Amino acid sequence: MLFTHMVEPQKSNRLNTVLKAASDPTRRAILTLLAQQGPLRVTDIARRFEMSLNSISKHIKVLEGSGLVTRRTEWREHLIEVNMAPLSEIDQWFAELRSIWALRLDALDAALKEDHND
Amino acid sequence: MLFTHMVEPQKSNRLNTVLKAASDPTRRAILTLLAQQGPLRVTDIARRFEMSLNSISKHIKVLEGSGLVTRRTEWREHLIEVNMAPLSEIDQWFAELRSIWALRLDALDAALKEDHND
DNA sequence: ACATGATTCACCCAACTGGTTGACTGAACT
DNA sequence: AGTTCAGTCAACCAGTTGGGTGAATCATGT
Repeated sequence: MLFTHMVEPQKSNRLNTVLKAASDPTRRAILTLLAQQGPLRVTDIARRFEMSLNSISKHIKVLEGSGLVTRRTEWREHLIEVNMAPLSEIDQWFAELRSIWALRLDALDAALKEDHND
Repeated sequence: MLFTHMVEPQKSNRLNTVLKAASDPTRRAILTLLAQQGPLRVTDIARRFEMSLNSISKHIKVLEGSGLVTRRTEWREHLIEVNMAPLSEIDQWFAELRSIWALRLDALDAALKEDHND
């Protein structure tokens, strides 16, 4: 059986965007900053980095696309807030992978015991 | 204070490589396959995908570089095995981020209560 | 009306990625 | 000696990514 397209596409896509978003150090730093400072404006975030405002704006859009961050536009200021929920999607995938792995080991163990009993 | 280069570089690099490695669907599928089937040869892995052996070989090298997979070269066959350990690095980062977030909320809560008591 | 401030949009560019093919190495079986 | 099998290396291509600049938008304050 081929492995490509074996997972439910929408779930896999969400995993993809979240992991991709999280796999950039600048974006992780933004998340940390937001976690400890609470909602911030784009400009305030950009000030913390030695990088152009525009680049930060782009990074924020990526984070927003992954759901790791939400935007509350109040008048002309965009308040950016961290959102931990999507992380659990990754947690879940890890758990799944680990359980698959553990299951195989259990089966192996059982087979060995069976063998020994013969 | 600027946020760039605020984290210990080697730890951040490991996080980077692990997250990057995990953020490709083909590579995640390889990990799942290995978790449920146990150690496999490169060719056996490649057979499961509609993709060239070379591409799979490259993906495996990326996974190997992140530590998510180890290689045991027996005679001319390379046995590839999944290794869950690096995942905990990501777990750890999640936990850290969540606790930073929770801490801020607690502080906020305390401040509100203090305010109320005045 | 006009300037200012906060953000995004539209490009541009260099670097990286994911995939391909073809040539290569090294061991094993005729 | 020649062939086959397992796998990597090297070069290449198209698409994406991370960064930058300058103009555009849009609401407020003067």
